[in-house]
Amino acid sequence: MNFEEAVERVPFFRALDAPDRERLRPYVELRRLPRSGHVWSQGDATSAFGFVVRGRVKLFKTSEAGKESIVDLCGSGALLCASAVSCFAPYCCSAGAMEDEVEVALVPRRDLLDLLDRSPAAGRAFLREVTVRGMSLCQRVEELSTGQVERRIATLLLRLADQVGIPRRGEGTWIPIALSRQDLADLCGTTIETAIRVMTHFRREGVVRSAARGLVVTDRVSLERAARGARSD
Amino acid sequence: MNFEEAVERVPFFRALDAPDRERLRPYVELRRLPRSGHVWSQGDATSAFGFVVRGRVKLFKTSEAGKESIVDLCGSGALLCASAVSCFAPYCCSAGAMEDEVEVALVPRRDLLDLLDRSPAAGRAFLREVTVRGMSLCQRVEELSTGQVERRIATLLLRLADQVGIPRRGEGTWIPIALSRQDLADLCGTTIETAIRVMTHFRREGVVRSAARGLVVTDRVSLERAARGARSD
DNA sequence: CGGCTCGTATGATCCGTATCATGCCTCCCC
DNA sequence: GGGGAGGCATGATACGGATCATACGAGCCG
Repeated sequence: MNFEEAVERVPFFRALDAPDRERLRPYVELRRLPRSGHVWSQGDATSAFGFVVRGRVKLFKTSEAGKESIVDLCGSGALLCASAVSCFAPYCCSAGAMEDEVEVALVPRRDLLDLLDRSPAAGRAFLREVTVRGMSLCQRVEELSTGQVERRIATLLLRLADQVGIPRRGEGTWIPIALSRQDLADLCGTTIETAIRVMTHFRREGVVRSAARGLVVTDRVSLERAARGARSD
Repeated sequence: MNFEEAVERVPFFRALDAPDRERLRPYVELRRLPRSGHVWSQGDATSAFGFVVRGRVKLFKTSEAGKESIVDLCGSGALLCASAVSCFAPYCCSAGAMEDEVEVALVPRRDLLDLLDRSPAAGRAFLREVTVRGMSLCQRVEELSTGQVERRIATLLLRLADQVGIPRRGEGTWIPIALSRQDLADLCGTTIETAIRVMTHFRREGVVRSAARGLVVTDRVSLERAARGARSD
């Protein structure tokens, strides 16, 4: 993976004009991570903005008791938790690779902020990335507020299907994210056992199916019903 | 309330240099709201950025079933839910006044974005506002993920005490936000009855006390214990 | 004034889910 | 090959919290 490929995959880089891009190039560090490798950890001092170039990264917080809460999932092109970097605050959450072959691009804070000062186009593009993240978080807050675990998981799966789902001829929508039951639990604020039970239930009802590198939503209507909180039987 | 007073109270306006401020002035609309008046509602088309000038505003989402989830609370100076405005998307949540005498400043999207294009200083200041909001949401996601209601409420009260608390000679920290039990429930993803029971419990233990326009945290140590999930007896 | 609404409060009951325990499978490595 | 780690699965049990019902005080208004 080189800088040119990163530009193709990261909307913010693409939005820069050629001179800006060339000015930024020498400062961009591309880093490859193994599964569950950390881009950074909660509490680290911030020094660089991160963009996902390839693969999927989870942003998560770990409580004192060791419980992990996944704040959000970031796919290729996404800006990672820029808030803390912009504010010169320590990282408010950890960022970890959810699969092998993950690559991220790191841009030192100073160099990126300088660019934003010089280029209004870059400013617009960056603002766009930050605010997309903001809307996503707003959504997450609501998802987590709605009572029942089954509803929360159904809502989550629907959102993922809409955001990153890939239609599969005749059998539904493939969510190409390798989510373990533990990940689902951490995303929905529940325990692994409950997440397993809900997924087992969904599987038996023919609503979702495990697949290589992810899940397939096979019965979207039932999933929507579950997300509204209706009994499925 | 006039534009000068708004400048004093809104950090973003303060961060502008005099010429920028004067250019913006004709476009800023100041609006006064009664208690539970809406700045805008979820789903409305976005046209303006909003800043809280005085009082407190809640950002909330309402589900189809009518359940309200409070996404965040915004005090004076705060930028309201700019993500949707920046993205030209409909408002992702409603914004409503939590008390009487609330005032907000509205700046049409076009005029503010033009300013950001022209002025790097304005860009930096705006980015700061947006990202502060982002960190707050990140925090909220974690708060909502941690099991027990008592913990969630304790964590919330601690955060509010830290963010907006005012020390009171010898009797603790005053949180000057008129939070009804229903608000607490909506903030923590629970029901009003449970919120009442938890608050009753805290009151009996001498941990918090209702006060005029808000709450007083009288035993911070116990509250911290509850936030860690420890039994209080 | 009586009637209304709204916020707070409390009890009874039932269901959902956390918790603990156990088992199976696959993959990996000594 | 045996042993260990990690992911998935399922059962039993106890408890937290949702739900429904009721009540009381304060403020408002025709």
